[in-house]
Amino acid sequence: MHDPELFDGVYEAPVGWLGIRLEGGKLGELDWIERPRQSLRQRHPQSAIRQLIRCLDSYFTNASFPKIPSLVPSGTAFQRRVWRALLQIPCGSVKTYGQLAVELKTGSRAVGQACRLNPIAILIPCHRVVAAADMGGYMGASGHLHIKRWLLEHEGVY
DNA sequence: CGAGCATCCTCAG
DNA sequence: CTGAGGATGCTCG
Repeated sequence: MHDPELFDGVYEAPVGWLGIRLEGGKLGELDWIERPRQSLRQRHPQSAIRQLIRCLDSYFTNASFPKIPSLVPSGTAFQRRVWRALLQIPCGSVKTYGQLAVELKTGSRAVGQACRLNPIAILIPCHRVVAAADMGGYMGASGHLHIKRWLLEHEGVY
């Protein structure tokens, strides 16, 4: 986990807290963090943060996004290709690492690696990628799988 | 190069 | 059913 002081905001979700980091007025990072170390509400949050909060509110109540805010392009060309494919997975459905590997003409472990490096949780729905036999991993190994399970159940998978 | 990964498949027991 | 082991593509040092 990164230095919490660098977050521009914190969002309280039903399953945990999301650290928000902006870059140049756009969303650069959205990561699960252990606990909030800043006030959840800022006096005059930037418009990017307000838009993001609306978006997350909608997701956690309706399980749907109104629209995805603009993101800062980061990662290698390959990683962006994987992340772009993740954005195509509709709410409520999942794909396996292997399926994506075939579509992108690469290997399943490479897909998993790109998922692990996803800088923007929820909005780039890496939680909709599961393994062929089980649910796969989340945030590194398997310590935070309850979050992935919660998100998938919230979206009606299973 | 070589090692490390959020995998997958096959093949023994 | 379970576990071991090889194949696999990408990234970082």
